Amino acid sequence: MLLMKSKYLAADVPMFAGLPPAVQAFLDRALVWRRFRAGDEIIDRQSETRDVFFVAEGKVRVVIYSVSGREVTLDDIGPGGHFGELAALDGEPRSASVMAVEPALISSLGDEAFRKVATENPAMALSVMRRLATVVRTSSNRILDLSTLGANNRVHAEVLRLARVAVKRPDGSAAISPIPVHSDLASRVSTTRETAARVMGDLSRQDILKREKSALVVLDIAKLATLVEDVRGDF
Amino acid sequence: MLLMKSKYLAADVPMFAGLPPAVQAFLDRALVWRRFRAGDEIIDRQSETRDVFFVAEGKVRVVIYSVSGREVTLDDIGPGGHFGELAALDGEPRSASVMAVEPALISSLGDEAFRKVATENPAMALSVMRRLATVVRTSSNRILDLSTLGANNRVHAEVLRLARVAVKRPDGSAAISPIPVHSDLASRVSTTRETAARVMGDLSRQDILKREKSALVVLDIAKLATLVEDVRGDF
DNA sequence: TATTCCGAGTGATGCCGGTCACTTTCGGCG
DNA sequence: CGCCGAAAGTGACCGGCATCACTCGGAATA
Repeated sequence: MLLMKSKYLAADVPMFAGLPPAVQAFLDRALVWRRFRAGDEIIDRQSETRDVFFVAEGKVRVVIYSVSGREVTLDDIGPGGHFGELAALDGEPRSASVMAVEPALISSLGDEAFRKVATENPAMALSVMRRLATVVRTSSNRILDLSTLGANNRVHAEVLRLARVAVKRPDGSAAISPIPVHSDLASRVSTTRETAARVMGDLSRQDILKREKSALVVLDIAKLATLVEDVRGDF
Repeated sequence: MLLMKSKYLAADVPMFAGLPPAVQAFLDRALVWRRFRAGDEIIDRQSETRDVFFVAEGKVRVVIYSVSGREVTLDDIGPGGHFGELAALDGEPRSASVMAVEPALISSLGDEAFRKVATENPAMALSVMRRLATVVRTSSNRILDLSTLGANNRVHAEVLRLARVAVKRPDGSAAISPIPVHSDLASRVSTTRETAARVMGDLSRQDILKREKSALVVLDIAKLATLVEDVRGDF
């Protein structure tokens, strides 16, 4: 949570990297850098702030809580990503809360400065739009999953997603590391910890999955894929 | 489906209205105007087109189909709205299908032209971003609903949403017109026609709702709101 | 006016998965 | 090395709601 001005610069933020020097200089004056510890809250839902945040190091999580206590994870954002644009763009209250899940170094920018920079620099405008576009795509897919898949198939789908981006081993299996905590998994596909655990157990018993010391190994990605596609059906 | 060039101009599209004359002239050359009949498909999911569409008249519906036959409605777009930006921005395939639900007059723009206009004109950039921002907000809310509410509460929530934008009558009730078809309602909140019908029946029996000749009248908006909030709990 | 369709309304059935309530395992840490 | 809290694993229960299978009304069409 300590301030460390003028140690980090706008050029360190990927999204700003290609901007004209004059704009970067402007940003260097406007950006505020902060460190957060794991667990710290960065944005509180319903708060009236409008700043935009850029993740330089670490990882943050976007969540919505329902008062019934349920926690719905919307997204995880790592280095190079940004969040908080919605409120800055439309002036509405925050739509979700954001917390650091790892120690994080983050810079923030006031909404006016953000709108100015984002609309007056074509390259920047395009990356903001692209980012929003992928968020929309992700959300639509999730809505589709929630609408058409049962809870355990959603867990299948999520493990499959993790496997696809994980490091592949020579034998074709994928090592997911660190091992995702069941309750996080559950929150990401809107089900319960128990259901996630049961599904993972089933997958082990079918030799699709193996839990190792510090990695979750998907032994048979193809078979896992069929489990999902048999129900989803399409494409 | 008839072409009628040079009858409609860029200035007729709200999003282009404030642009410099030179840009509008450019757009007048680039825009292609078309009419669609109700039921016509405008974008097919998975197709490789990248154009952006602007609705001048009529209404279109954004849907995703699962091969199990289930139809998930993502959004309805009316005059002044646009769609198809995702593919134009990120070059990925279409994420959803779009069809006209009313006879519609629509102009389309190639992806390159769109990116050029949208990034080089600050006002345009801002409205594209704003539009994307509201789509993200809507999607997040829907994910939250799907994750925390039961099927009948989702129907309650949807009727409430409709009531809030409907014309209010002197006695405080809201007249929703035209009467939404149950299966459309169901598709918008990801449930079945039968469930929607049962919930609507219950609401009538509780005197919260009344079906008139050509409007659905919500007699007690407050009571309906409590039905939703009792479960959603929050704020 | 008879015919056809599409939307609405409803009962019966079955099962998925959320909830509760434990036990077991694991990874630090004093 | 044993303690403790967090995560994982599992069984039992049962309620919500999707599914199936009809009937009914009303509006358009022949």
